[in-house]
Amino acid sequence: MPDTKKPSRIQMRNRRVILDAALDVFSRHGYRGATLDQIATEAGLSKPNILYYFNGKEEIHVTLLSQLMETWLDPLVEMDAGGDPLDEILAYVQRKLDMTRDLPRESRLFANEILQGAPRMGSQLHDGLKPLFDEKCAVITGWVAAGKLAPVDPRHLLFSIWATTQHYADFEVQVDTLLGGGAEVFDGAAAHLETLFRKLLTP
Amino acid sequence: MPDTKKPSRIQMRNRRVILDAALDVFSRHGYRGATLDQIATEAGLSKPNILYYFNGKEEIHVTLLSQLMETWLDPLVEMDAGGDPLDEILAYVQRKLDMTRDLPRESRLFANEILQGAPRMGSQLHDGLKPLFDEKCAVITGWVAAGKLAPVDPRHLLFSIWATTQHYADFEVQVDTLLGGGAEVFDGAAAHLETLFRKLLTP
DNA sequence: CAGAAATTTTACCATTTGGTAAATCCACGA
DNA sequence: TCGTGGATTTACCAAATGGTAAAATTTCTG
Repeated sequence: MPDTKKPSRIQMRNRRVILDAALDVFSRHGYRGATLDQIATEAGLSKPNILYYFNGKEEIHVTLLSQLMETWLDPLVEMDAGGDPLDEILAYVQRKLDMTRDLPRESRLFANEILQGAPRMGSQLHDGLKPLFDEKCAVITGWVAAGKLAPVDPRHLLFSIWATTQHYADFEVQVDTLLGGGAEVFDGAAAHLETLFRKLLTP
Repeated sequence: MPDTKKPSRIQMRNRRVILDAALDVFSRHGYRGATLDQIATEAGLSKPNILYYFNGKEEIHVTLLSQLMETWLDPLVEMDAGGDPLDEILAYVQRKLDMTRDLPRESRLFANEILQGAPRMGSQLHDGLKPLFDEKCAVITGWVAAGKLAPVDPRHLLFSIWATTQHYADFEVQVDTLLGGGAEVFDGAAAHLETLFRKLLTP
């Protein structure tokens, strides 16, 4: 097990290479649809070599999901209870949309895992996401109570924000088929979502 | 091949049983994650028996996707260019949400397929969905031009409707974890989405 | 009921896949 | 430069999986 002490330079590099390849493969094919051979090929390493760095397919997947969780929650963590309510939420929508554009593989990895019932992630949802979710819901409820936002169910509001932003990564193929592809998709999406949530929340 | 002439009663029954079991398994585990043995067990038949009714795993999957396409487009087809714009769109949102509640397996089957890049569905997106999408976008554009709706990009509007409604099936595990489960989820969702899109679209 | 046709089971098979053991290679500090 | 521990490859394996052939059984029809 190379992870008992401090990792060498070569270990750092190969672990990163493997995780990057695995992210590609897992996000495209889901956990069971991904194979170690695919990951190995994409990483430019042999399969046994990969198993020298990770104890098995599942450990690679779990490692990716753990790392993802931090990145994923970050934009919501940054939502500041002391800021201007409408600005804070609209900025959050933009951060989330930026993440969808810049990290579509991560979005699809997450979507895949949730779709299959979160078999390797249930605890992280409960222990990592739920407390943050409850905290931010309370913040939004406070904003509504103070008359700074139009009345809204904060839980369904957050669901709507997640759904509308992640849609552009998770359903990318459909979006591209219907719009004809192109990078300007996200400009249109940004404008649309800003309007959508501004109109909903303006008191 | 039992599908050359008119199917017998026993064929009708078994094909239905198999497709129902396959929908369960494919929607939970994705195409590659599903196994014929699982489908066979769930259907109460033997694996070779299943292959007597379908020529292979892929044929079962494709059959499900084809059947799904009709069901899936139906709510949008019903949107009437001659009706009241706001009513028509809000009614469409409700129909879509009802479908998400009543057919969550179908929603997840579709999501799985799109997530993986629609490898067995690309043509149906292009030939089935796109024409309808373009047609309804034109209708909405007409409504906006006539001043019946607030200015909106019809394409992103439809994306938002799809994303927010299907979210409750595709991310069911997450929604249940965060809300504590319960059937009243959809009541809250219905109220929230009605408000969301009403505020967006009211001129 | 007899025989044909449809249906189901039994017994397989080839390939893929996650994983392992052991031999080999290689970088690097003494 | 030489030896040692980390890194990599080669050669496997057992289980799972999609699929098939053919025998056995059930169902339908005259």
